[in-house]
Amino acid sequence: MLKDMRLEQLNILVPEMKSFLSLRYRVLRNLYYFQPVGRRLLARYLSETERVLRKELDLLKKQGLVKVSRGGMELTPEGMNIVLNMRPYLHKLLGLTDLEEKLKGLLQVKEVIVVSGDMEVEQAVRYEVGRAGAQALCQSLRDNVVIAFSGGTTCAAVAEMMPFISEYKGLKVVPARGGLGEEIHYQANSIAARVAEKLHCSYRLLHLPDSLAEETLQALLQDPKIVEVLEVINSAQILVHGIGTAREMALRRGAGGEEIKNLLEKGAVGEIFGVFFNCEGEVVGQVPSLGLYLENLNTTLKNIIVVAGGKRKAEAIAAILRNHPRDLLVTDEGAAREIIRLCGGERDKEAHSCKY
Amino acid sequence: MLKDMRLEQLNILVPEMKSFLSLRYRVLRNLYYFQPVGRRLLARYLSETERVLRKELDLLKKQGLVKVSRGGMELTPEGMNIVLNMRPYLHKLLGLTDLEEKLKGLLQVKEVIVVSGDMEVEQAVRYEVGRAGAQALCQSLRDNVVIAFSGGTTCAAVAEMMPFISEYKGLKVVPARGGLGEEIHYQANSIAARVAEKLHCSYRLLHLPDSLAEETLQALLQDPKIVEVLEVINSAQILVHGIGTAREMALRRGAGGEEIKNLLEKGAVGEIFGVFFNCEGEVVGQVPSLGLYLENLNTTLKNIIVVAGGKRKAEAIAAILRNHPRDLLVTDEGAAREIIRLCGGERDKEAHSCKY
DNA sequence: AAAAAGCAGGACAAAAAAAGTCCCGTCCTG
DNA sequence: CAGGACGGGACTTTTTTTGTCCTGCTTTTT
Repeated sequence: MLKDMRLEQLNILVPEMKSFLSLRYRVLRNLYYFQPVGRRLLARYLSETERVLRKELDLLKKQGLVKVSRGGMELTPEGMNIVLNMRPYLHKLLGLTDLEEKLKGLLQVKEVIVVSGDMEVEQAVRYEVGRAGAQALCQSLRDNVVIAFSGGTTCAAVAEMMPFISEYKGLKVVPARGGLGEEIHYQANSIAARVAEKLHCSYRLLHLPDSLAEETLQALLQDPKIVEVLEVINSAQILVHGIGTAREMALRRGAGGEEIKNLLEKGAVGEIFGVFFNCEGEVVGQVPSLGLYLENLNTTLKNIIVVAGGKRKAEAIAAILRNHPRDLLVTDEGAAREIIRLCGGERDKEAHSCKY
Repeated sequence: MLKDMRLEQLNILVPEMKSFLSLRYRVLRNLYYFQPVGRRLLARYLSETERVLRKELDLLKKQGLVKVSRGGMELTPEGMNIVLNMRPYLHKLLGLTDLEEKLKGLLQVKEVIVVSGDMEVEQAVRYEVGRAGAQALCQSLRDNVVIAFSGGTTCAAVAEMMPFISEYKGLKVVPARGGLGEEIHYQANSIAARVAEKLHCSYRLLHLPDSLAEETLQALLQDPKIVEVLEVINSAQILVHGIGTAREMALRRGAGGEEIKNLLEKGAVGEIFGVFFNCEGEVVGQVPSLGLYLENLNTTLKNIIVVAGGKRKAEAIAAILRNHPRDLLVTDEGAAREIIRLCGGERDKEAHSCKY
């Protein structure tokens, strides 16, 4: 409490510190994920120009946090130490804790975790969101739990950042929905398999053709194997899902031009595993598929974790989470600030001008 | 401990913070002492150019710490709050605690307090040293204690910053030495009187002519009144004294050109109440006067507080305190860094380039 | 073994920020 | 009512930052 006041005073007296700090931490963070790496490539990762990055790197080298090696630049042990230990400190210093509180007030979520940066600007942020999501997931694991995963790059990041664990018995991982025409690596099936690998547990997959007509669907429901998998899916107690913007998802999931238009005209802004919502949180469309029943989100599921970030997704996140209760939202600063701007109406005076 | 590490990491990651922070705090601090005051005058107090000060003031205004009023600029309540509450925080942040530890190792002092800034550059620093000294003095007060004060601007600052107290009984304040030819306001006699006023206690003064021949001295020692005062002085348990550079003191105390040369040839670098020391801490000269016997510094005196600052005094402080034990040294950053540079031999890599 | 790609760091002009300097109209004080 | 100190505007000069391209080196790929 007292410490917070001091940090706040520091922020008042040296307001430029936030930009410096977040830029430099971003550099270190990217170095952490991609080392060894060169200046140019790093600049791309960070969406910064080569020159400003160079200045920062010179300073970080001078401070002994970064060293050059054959393949490019790397963190020194001190640099590594800072990346790993400073996170919670930055969290308060950059005002992320405040953002979390505001989001809790605006959305129907019990807990919120905001990661600094914007995954649209900086890839590493997706990893950080994934890391935070993975950590949260680990904490809610118990014996004999069924975990459902949706698809998407952010969920894939969660899977990737999961540690290897063999602490629990009887875990089972399943995809939340069948094939939805995404790239193989980001499909719910692949992700479920990857998570199961990390948890050393079993998994069930739901292999469906990409686009399903209504009649095919009915036919598939006759298949006892599929029905069995569906039963497992719908007995899940934990669900981890991402959120997509209606436009991008409709495109990616191969809906024809006509269909997209239709969806958007109905006011679709957000999507989760093939179901489209308008800004009131009402279902306005659905990709024909099989998997989790929406009703179960409020009944059998005990723990729903949402992972989604990036400024562009703010509207979608807000639309869905304002109307549908969730247990945890893991997002990034870009999305968080935009959500607050959209919902709050109150302008975010504190938003610092730097590019996260 | 953990918090310190975080601060250190912050310092590593944003090294320019120190300059920003100390400059801005200096501005606020001067505003605190001199408000309401204009930009030009303030620039003089801070030894900064008008333009840089203006930039800082604009920022501080934007941050709501400073407001303009008829007579110039003033602190807002928030600004006041920061000046008063941030001191201990800055202390760690600017590395003053480290300086204190180093000085303890280099000098024969039990405790050291280093105030940020340099009193040669910024007058307010003298007040801050005075404030710290006054606070320390207050803490060592007990009933029936005799306090001896030397002269000098810094001791005067201690007197000025003393709070009004009537908590103790039987206090008595005396000058450490008789008139040594300083300006009235900074004479030991005036200071003693002022302190007594603050402590609501009695005082005894030692009014002597400015320059004394040896024979006059002997004559004065026959005067029972003077002898009585001397006895009180030499029963003091607490002594607060400043330190002067040999050159300046010799000049100020009206020693003739020849005499000065003589003193300096003997290697005199420092002075305390009329006694000159070389860099080994040996007495090499003395202005004829009456007052505290040097031997008492090690016997009857329980608590000797030294207040002195400014880069130029570093040599004098080091010369005396390396060889004569003291209980507390209150100094400023300018002197502290210079002392470490002089004594340590090890270069002070950490010294930031800003003008304190 | 040759070629391609990625690397750090040098160089330099353009742009932006900071700093130095002078000025003006105003408000208070003596 | 005159003088001085006030904040703030304006302008030039200086310094710093930024964008961009190049060079020679090392590593990886072919």
